[in-house]
Amino acid sequence: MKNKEVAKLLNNIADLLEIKGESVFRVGAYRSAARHIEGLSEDVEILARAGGLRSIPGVGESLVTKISEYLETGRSQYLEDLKSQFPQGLIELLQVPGLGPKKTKLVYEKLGVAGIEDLEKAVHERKLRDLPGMGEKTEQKIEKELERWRSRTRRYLLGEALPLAEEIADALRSCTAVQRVEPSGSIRRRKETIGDVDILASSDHPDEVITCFDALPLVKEVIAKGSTKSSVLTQQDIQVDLRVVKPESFGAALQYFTGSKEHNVKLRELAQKRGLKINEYGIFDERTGQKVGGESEEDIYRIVGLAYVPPEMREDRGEIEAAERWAADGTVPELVEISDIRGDLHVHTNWSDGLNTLEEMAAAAMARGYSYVAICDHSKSLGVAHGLSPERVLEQRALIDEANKRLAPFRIIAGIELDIRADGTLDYEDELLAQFDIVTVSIHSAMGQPREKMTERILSGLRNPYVQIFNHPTGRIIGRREPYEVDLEQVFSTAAELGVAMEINAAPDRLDLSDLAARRAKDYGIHIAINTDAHAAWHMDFMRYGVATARRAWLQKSDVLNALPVEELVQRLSENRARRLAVRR
DNA sequence: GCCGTTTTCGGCCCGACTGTTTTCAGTCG
Repeated sequence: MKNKEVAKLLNNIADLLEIKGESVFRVGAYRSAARHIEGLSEDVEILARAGGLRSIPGVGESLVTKISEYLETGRSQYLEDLKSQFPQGLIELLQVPGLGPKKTKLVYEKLGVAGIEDLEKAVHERKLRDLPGMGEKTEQKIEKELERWRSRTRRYLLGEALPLAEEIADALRSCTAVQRVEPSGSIRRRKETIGDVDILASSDHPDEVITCFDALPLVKEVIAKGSTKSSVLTQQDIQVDLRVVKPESFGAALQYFTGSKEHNVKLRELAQKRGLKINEYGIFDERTGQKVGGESEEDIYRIVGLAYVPPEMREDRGEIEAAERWAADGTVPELVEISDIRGDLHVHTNWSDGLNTLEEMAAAAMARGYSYVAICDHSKSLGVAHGLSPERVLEQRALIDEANKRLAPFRIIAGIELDIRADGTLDYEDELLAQFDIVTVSIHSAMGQPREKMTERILSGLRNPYVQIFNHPTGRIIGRREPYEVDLEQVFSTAAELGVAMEINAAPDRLDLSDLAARRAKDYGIHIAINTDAHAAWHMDFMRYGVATARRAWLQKSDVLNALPVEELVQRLSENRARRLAVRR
């Protein structure tokens, strides 16, 4: 899958064209195509072979040629030519806040600044302030940004940023001038990583809200403040932006500040076609200039003629077009919600590398309103995690049976997280696997295998008739470990055929499958299990991040395996097993 | 560079803020 690579190619071209001073629309065309290709659920290479590049929105004749050239030869003459005109470091300079294409070009041409280090030197020597259009303030701002740029390369996990945003929102609600507060931006869309935290508030006295915000104990430093907005750094150096609007504009502002930018652009274009104008203050009739809505977010979508689009879908991945159809035929799909989840199908206990006992994990599941939990400890080959020998796992099984007698109607499902070994064989014999209510499989070793070997390894694991769920299918750890090389399309198509479910692992640093991959899995008709992989009771709270990812993948309740009531779940699992065993005989 | 129930040419989302200017360009979200 070279989608990311192609997107990067186009973005690189866009960066250089920008510095070159090309039309913003031409630059925008490259970026728009890049975004669409990155968001594509199918493989761009396969699409290219089928002659279907033209069908990608934003890709016209010229880009088809450039993309095809890149896919065939691994390079682009056009990009090479551009690169030869400018030093590589200029692209890096664009990343510094406050430095756009124009200023980057300026410092390059006037001062020979060709990268971050040159820029630091020029700032240090106070050379920037004498350039046309720049001054002392600009130089100081860049100096400060450079310092921050050095330390701030990482994005934060949703699992870190969302609790922080909620804490701040709660704190602001106790400020008397505040009417409403909502986290907005990418947090509200539940993106897997977050650059900075955006909070929206409504009030008739914005200045009081700003004062209240700047005085919060978790604020370390106020970076910028105006009459309706303020940016601060928290003690952990996360940037938080607060924006305060009038109550009558709250809905429009919430829509606007939730984004994504691409979603909003598309929404506004559509509005414009219908004689309407949307901004953060409301929605207006373009002819009369009269405001026709804006107090609630629902207003905006309804007046433009769309069904309401949940924040998690707002990524310009076809949701606007879909919302148009939904509004027309009244069939708005309801995305899965946390309240739909009936149990967690992947948790650990202290029998392997978990912290809590079996009973404690069951109690934690009950406390969350679940009617079942599947205990899936590690199998024997995962030595580092005290993987269970066949004898021990049978011992645990007996204990589970006993506990179930006491806990009914709550149900502990006896499961296992079984390693698919490097050669594609499974860690237990079939006779043992037959003892489990649910068998889930994972890759925990030899993650560097080449793509074909890894794919074949996974497929052979999935083909075992006892296997029901494939855990964290790509093995990524956000920010730390890339997904292993695997042909997901083949995995999905085999899984669909066999009736094996895929996991969305809800651990905030995994979220694996990702939103895009899960949406692709749904296209194949695959069931998704949203599991926390809890190694401690409190980890079961990660479920919300898994559900968020599922919603970003457009999943509905009916797509989610653990939204089933316990009887239906157990029946489905045993029917699937029986069917597959029958085929094998 | 893309795109089209107003267009195959002439558009392309919208507003705020900052710093530099003296009416605006650049940047950002």
